[in-house]
Amino acid sequence: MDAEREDSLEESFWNVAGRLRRLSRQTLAPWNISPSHSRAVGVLLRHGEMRLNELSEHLRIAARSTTEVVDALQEHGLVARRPDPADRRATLVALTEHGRQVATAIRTARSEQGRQFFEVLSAADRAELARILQRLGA
Amino acid sequence: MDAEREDSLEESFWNVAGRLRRLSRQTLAPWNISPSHSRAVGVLLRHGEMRLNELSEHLRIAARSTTEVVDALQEHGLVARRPDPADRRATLVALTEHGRQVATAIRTARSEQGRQFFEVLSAADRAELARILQRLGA
DNA sequence: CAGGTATGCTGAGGTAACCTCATCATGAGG
DNA sequence: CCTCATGATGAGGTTACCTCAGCATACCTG
Repeated sequence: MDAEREDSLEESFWNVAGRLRRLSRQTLAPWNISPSHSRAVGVLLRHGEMRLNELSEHLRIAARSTTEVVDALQEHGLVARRPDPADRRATLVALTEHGRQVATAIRTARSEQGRQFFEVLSAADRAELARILQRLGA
Repeated sequence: MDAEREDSLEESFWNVAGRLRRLSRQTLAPWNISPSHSRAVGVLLRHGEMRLNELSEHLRIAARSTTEVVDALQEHGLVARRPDPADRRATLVALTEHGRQVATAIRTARSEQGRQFFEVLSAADRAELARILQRLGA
């Protein structure tokens, strides 16, 4: 029932990652959207309309997989495709008005969720953690 | 091509998690074993023979899924099943001799990999990180 | 000790989130 | 033009999970 004893840094890290992942799942529940779809709308909210290709790079997934993600989001009315006027091979994706609202709400909820999760730390510890993670993420 | 700009703690955290995950994949490559299978042999190395049931709890997955993991490990000759003498419904799983060797080698490699990953930090920062992660993992 | 309930495993079948490879249209350079 | 590169997608596969049913065995209770 309980988790493994964690001793190494890496194990502690994955332990925290698991807690954070479960929390995120709960946060997303009200919108009935999967983590991977939420990542996609997040990118579109941040960067605006872009080619599928470009979206793949932001999400670090294969172009073919991006097609599927966009298909699903389109079915849910969150995004719309249109041909790229500058290149007739390419397709642009953008959030619909509904998609923009959902994406904004999710961003707010997730940011609040993150705030709460890290609230058990002192401000100093949060700063330390941010600094250390920056270093490890390079 | 590059990742998203990370600003919040949570985003930095996932960024590091991604790097660590990619590194782990490389570390496991020589044994041609999947992450989930490696977790299972890790548990068996640590705790020894146990019921499938118990293994499920350690891995935090459904019992049915454990059956599949054990099937695969058995096909690869890494584990063996035997009936539980104390309960004829239950089945015990244990590492084979080969499995024990592989599990040990993997543990060593992963520990070395973790050491290298966190080596960019000073000893003091590693201690800080360990302390903070403990706190977040509670 | 019969009768019902709980437990341990597994068959059947499903899902999410990825992947590669092949194909087709279009674009760009020599 | 002709070749090669690029953008999207169809077809089909993989990993790592899941639930639900069913069967055998164990345990409890009257």
